[in-house]
Amino acid sequence: MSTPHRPVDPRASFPVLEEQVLERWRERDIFRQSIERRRGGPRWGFFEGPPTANGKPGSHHVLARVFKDIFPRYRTMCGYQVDRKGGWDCHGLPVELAVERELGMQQKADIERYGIDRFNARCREVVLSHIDDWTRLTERIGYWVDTEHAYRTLDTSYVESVWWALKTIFEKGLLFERLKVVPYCPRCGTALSSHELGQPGVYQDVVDPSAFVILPSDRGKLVVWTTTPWTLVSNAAVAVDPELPYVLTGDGFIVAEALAEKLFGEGVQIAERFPGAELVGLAYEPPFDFIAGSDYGEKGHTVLAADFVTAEDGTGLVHTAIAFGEDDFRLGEANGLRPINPVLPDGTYDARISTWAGVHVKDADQPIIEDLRARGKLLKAEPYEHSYPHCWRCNTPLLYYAKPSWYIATSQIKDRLLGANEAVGWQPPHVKHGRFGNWLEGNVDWALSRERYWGTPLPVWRCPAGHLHVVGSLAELEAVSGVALDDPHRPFVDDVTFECSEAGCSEVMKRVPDVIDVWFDSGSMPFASYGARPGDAAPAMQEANADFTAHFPADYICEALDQTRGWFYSMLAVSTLLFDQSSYRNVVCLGLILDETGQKMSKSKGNIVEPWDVLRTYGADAFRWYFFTSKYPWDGYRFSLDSLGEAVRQFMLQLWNTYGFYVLYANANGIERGSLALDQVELTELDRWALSRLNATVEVVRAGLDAFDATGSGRAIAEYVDELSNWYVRRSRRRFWDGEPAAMATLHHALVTVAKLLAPFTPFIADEIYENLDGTEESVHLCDFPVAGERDLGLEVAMAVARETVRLGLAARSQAKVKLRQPLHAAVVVAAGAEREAIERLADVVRDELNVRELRFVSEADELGEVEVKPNYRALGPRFGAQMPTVAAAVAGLDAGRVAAALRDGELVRIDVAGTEHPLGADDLLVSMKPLEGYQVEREGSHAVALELEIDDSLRAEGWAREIVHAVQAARRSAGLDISDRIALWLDGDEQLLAAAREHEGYIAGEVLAVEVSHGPDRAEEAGLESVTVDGLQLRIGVARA
RNA sequence: GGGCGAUUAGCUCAGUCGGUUAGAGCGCUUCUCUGAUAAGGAAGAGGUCCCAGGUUCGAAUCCUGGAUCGCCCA
Repeated sequence: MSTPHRPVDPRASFPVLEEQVLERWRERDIFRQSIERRRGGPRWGFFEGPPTANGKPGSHHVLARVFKDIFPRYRTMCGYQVDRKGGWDCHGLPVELAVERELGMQQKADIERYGIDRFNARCREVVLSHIDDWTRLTERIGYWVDTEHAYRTLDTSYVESVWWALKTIFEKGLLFERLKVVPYCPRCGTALSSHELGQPGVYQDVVDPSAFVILPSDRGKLVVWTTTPWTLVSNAAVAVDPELPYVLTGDGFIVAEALAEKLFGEGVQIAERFPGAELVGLAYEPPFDFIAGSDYGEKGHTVLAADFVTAEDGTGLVHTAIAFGEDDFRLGEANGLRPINPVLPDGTYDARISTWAGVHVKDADQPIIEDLRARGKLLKAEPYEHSYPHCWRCNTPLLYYAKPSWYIATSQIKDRLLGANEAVGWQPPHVKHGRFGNWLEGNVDWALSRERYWGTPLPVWRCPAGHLHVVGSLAELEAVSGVALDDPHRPFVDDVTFECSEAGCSEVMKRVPDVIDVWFDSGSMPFASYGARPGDAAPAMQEANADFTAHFPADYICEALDQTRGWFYSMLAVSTLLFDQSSYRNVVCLGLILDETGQKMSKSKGNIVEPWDVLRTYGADAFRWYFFTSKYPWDGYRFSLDSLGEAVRQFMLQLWNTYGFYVLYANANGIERGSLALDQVELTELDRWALSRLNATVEVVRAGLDAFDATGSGRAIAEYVDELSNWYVRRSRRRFWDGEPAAMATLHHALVTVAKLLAPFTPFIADEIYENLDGTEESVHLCDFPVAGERDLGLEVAMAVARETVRLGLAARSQAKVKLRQPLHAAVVVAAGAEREAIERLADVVRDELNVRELRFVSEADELGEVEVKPNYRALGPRFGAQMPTVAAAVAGLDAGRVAAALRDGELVRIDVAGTEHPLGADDLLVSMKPLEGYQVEREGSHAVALELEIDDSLRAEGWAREIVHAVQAARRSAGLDISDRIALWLDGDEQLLAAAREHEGYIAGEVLAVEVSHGPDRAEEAGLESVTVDGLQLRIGVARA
């Protein structure tokens, strides 16, 4: 392909450009092609964690989506087939809550009155409407994922796969029903999920009556403390910490030792002291006798050992009511105590609590306290302020309350979960055995069921005799019931009943009305996204099952850190339950996005950064680049539009200008796309350096992306672009003016390679650059990822030394206040051995940069000034240990000049430490230098550059000539001339300046493209006129297009 | 209350195996360079490396305790 390059607008708008690139991708169908091209290559798997399509996407979603994008793009360019199926999480409470609000519903019963069918239809509508927003954003940020064939958790095939999974788990004996303590709203008649507890305003600081209750026993009077006196009527046991010391007071009370003084005052008498273990098994007299101890079980109304007891507040003895607390319930379970719940669903006591039957439990707190006081069972009662949850709908205080719930016995496969996790690579690594590993260690059974409407229905049917039938597909349901359903959701599925098939039972089986936890939905995506039911050999299932097999497990998933207990867990758990392995091999955890002051972004604070604002202002590449390179993503971000602008200025504009520079001179010199080949030009040292550094960059970028480190890779690219722009191009300008092939070919190759390296990071600008510079493929995203070529390490090191020399030289100039345009005779460089060779090799570059005629070398710093000698702690520390201070003192006492000379000659220096002589070699001492009079010296460590500051007439004239060139260039620019316009130049003014101009006329004319130079007052009126001062001397300049 | 992470210049962040003078970018001041640049270069100002102990010849770095912030859980 051989066509001119499109001119590059240095002020191009990236957002506008990106829209054009997007259009090109659409026209050429690049995303699909990028995958098709790699068909047959090794697979590299990615699973999309489905976002909840509830509400519009925010900046944190952009973060997750660009990280989901970058590694699949990279792997694709490396030759892998990376299928990327999008997905949407459609079910769940957040959707229901939004619809409830929209419809103005006050309580759960309103939904049933409204009709579950209409309610669920509305939920479906709401979810589907948000998916459009998500799809638009997904495309705009350049996240390549197949949204056309995206899976949706509400689809029938998806639900059926989930049913298959539950049936399989049931058949393994791991699905069961039991009581669970849940926060329950007695007014709404429903349990609340943890999500509902997270709603704003749920936790409120309230004052409740707390009671210290006396429970007599053979050992003494146990004192228990509770903040929920209404639960005392169903006291079943008392919990103690067996390790904790307890005391029996002189008055016969038993409490934790640590709390005795707080409860009874400083003068309390201690009669006996013993560990909690001695109390375990002790029977006591319960506060009320509505329910007999034996009703709870053998250990009813006895003291039990527990791990949740503390001596922080209360008494160290904890009142336990099995049905009314999570800890209580677990303790009861461990000790074989039955949860007896004397509270009706409406929040009142049942007939068993004869005294208060029909009274709402919260209204019973005070009467119960009074009753205890009257019977002498109350030590004291006092108000207690604490944070307590309330129903988000009706503001009723919630009760913790045992209700039947369906579980998956994940605790039985805990070891398998831990084993599966061992095989997973975590980024950042500490999550694996930290947050996630600890969470697995403490695994409890998965509470699966929800008493809700918009979700995957629990496929469990039960007959009055308690027989169960778990249905694994709609076909199976039809087979047993004769009912063919299209939509597996409630309420349709609720109406399906069938006869129990259990031998001797012919009762009617009805569905358990619950739906399931949405996390089980999304955790099932590895197979459900294809509608697969692995192991189901039905011919209709073959394709879906093959799809599943081909894509399982994923090599990579990525979500925010809050998914450790969410999707990361449900993916691991579902997959381990069904297939005994993790469904992902690598996972990247992203941190949170905070605003610029470090506050969490929230709508109520108004500190949200809207993704579309960012995209309109800076574009998607800038957004992506910021996320990839500003920080390691798991540390979280302090995000603002300003911080993003910095990323644009620093990196993207620099790249864009370098690219624009190339195109400018390629076009000016008639160099067309595809006409340059590196192997047909004669490369200079600088060219070979640029290419070697490029190869080094390719190595770093590949290694980083292989290890899921986008940050290090991106920063390496930025560093290279900076070197390319601020060193390679700057040093090579003249070669570009002439369109020198080697320079053009080198920069071309470097830019095209950078475009390929950048393709996964900033896919838009990368494609734009590639398209205009090369365009062999229809898009950079169809190219192979660069492979590192050979490096010239010697040259890379040499250049680093040369650049350091230049840096020191420029600093010396700046210190001496000698302008760079003023040439100097010589720079004296301190360097020896390899360093000196390196600088000599690149002497032209150094001379030119420092504007000196000559480069001289001295091999040791002492030739330029006094030296200092310091101990090298790194070498001497291990050798001398505690004697180091003495060593340092001995070194300080040495004659630095002689030491330097001796070391240079390879001799050893001897020091005396505590009467023993020790030889020190060159590695043991650091020789540095002090500045010398007469030269302007800049030094750093053993390295130094000195400038000869004397300026003679010849140097001065040359300096003036350069000043004149500078002034003429400014005049050209202000006259609006094009960089390639030839001019007629006219000069007048101070005779000394004119003399210098005449002396260097050839140089000046060449630099400013003058075809004609004249002096004197003749042509004053015809040209663009400028008047300037050079070294206090007057000069007038006229330029005109020749 | 428990677990995990963070804390370095005004701001955003680096800081390798513990090595004695802790860096960069942005912003500020001064100078400079410019035939691509909104860029680049030089100098200057700017630090209780969160605090306190400990280990060590030597600690931003390792250990312990604490503070603050964030996340997750209870």
